[in-house]
Amino acid sequence: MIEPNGHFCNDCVVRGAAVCSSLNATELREFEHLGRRVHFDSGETVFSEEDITTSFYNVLEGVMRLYKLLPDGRRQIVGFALPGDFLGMNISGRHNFSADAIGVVTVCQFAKAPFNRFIEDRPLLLKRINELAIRELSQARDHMVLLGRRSADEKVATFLLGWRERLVARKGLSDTVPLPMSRQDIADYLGLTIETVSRTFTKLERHGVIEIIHGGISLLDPARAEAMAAA
Amino acid sequence: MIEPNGHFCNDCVVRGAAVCSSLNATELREFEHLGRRVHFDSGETVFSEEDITTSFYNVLEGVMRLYKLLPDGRRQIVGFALPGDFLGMNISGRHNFSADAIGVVTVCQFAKAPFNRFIEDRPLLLKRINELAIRELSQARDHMVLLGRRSADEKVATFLLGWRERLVARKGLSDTVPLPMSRQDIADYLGLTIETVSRTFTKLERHGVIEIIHGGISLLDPARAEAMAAA
DNA sequence: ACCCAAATTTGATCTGAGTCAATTGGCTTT
DNA sequence: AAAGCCAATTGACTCAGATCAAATTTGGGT
Repeated sequence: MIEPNGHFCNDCVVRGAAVCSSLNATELREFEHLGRRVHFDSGETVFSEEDITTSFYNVLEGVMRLYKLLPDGRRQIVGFALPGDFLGMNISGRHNFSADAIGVVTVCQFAKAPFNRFIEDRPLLLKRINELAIRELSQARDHMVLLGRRSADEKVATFLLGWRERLVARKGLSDTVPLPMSRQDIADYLGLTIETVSRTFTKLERHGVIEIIHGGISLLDPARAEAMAAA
Repeated sequence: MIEPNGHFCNDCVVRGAAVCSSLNATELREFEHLGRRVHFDSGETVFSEEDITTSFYNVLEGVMRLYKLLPDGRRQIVGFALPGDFLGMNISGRHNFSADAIGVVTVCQFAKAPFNRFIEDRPLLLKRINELAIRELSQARDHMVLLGRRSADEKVATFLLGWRERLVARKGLSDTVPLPMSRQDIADYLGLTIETVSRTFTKLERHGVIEIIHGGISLLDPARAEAMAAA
């Protein structure tokens, strides 16, 4: 669902953190016309793997799950996108993962061709996009280590601390960690089953490391969580 | 070990495939002075995780393993680098993985500062670097699916086919697949143990899918390998 | 060609996480 | 407030892959 363009980049919640932080006031005014705000309801798919890429997306509000499916239905969540994240870049001309809204999401959508044309003579914007890609690549490698070499306990503890850490940048540090995604989402992100995630949460709670609360957890003993995560 | 600069980009084996493919003849002549060829013997470390980044590297010859270690010594290989691959980009100013030579390796080494200065006013080079990063990101996501959601049999079959595929681009299609890396390297790449990798190789051979030969395998039944990989 | 050290394979056993199967708990609808 | 529904939890059992322990093969150096 597209809303009429009654928005301005200057008021944008992610201005400064996002891809557009590399633009000056003049450029921003031109850039403004390229993007339009689009809302998605909980569970809606923003784009699917193998779809031809027609747009890029800048997340403004909400959380998205980014995932790949195997032919038999097994799912691997390759990341969660938060406000400021930029989605849709690829070489093949097709998306290489799918993206769903977890809860209500607002994105700034850019048609591919005009966006690419805009980049053409803005090396600073390209540089910014490159930085974001390199940062993501580093995160992807960290996640490979988690998937390939960590135990279930370590995976869950690492996830909770990492998720909290990501929220710090946007909402400030807090021991209350909202988890908008389902247990199944967490399992598919960590390469575990839903039962193992649930059992591990319960175990962490029994040991006084976390308290399971509605819609998230409360981190009671960050030090012990760190110890579990580090191995 | 550094050799005196008796080389020219125009003769370079990876010219065309590598990062420098985006440069014209004039630029290339200037670029030439930035890089120097460096050789590494088998097993030598080119750079280590957490080292401050002082150089970027363009692989010219040989194979490298790129890996991360956990404090207790567990290792995850995040990729193998082949000629044409560009290494060393990061945001933090420190390498986020280590890189060793597997067999003899030649790289084209660029000091970070002059390279970054050279990029500054060459948006096409930046664009090329960005493309490489985005391609790697896509590969990283594919590998996450493998690590998180595939069985040992699928992992090994997928690895053999994927490795063969990468060699196609450089050496042409062949059913003889050289495997310069050790079984331990393969295990650490696939999130398995060396024993499981070895058993799976043996199993594939027993089923007539591959033949284990000196320094690699021969792919006897690509179709069946594909079937195993796809699940 | 021979020796030693390392890499690989093979075998036996164990276990962490998966699978299968109920419950339980929270929300929404009526 | 009862019923229905889906997500999450819990329990019992299984199994794929890990671990532990030998062989066996390979390769490099003399």
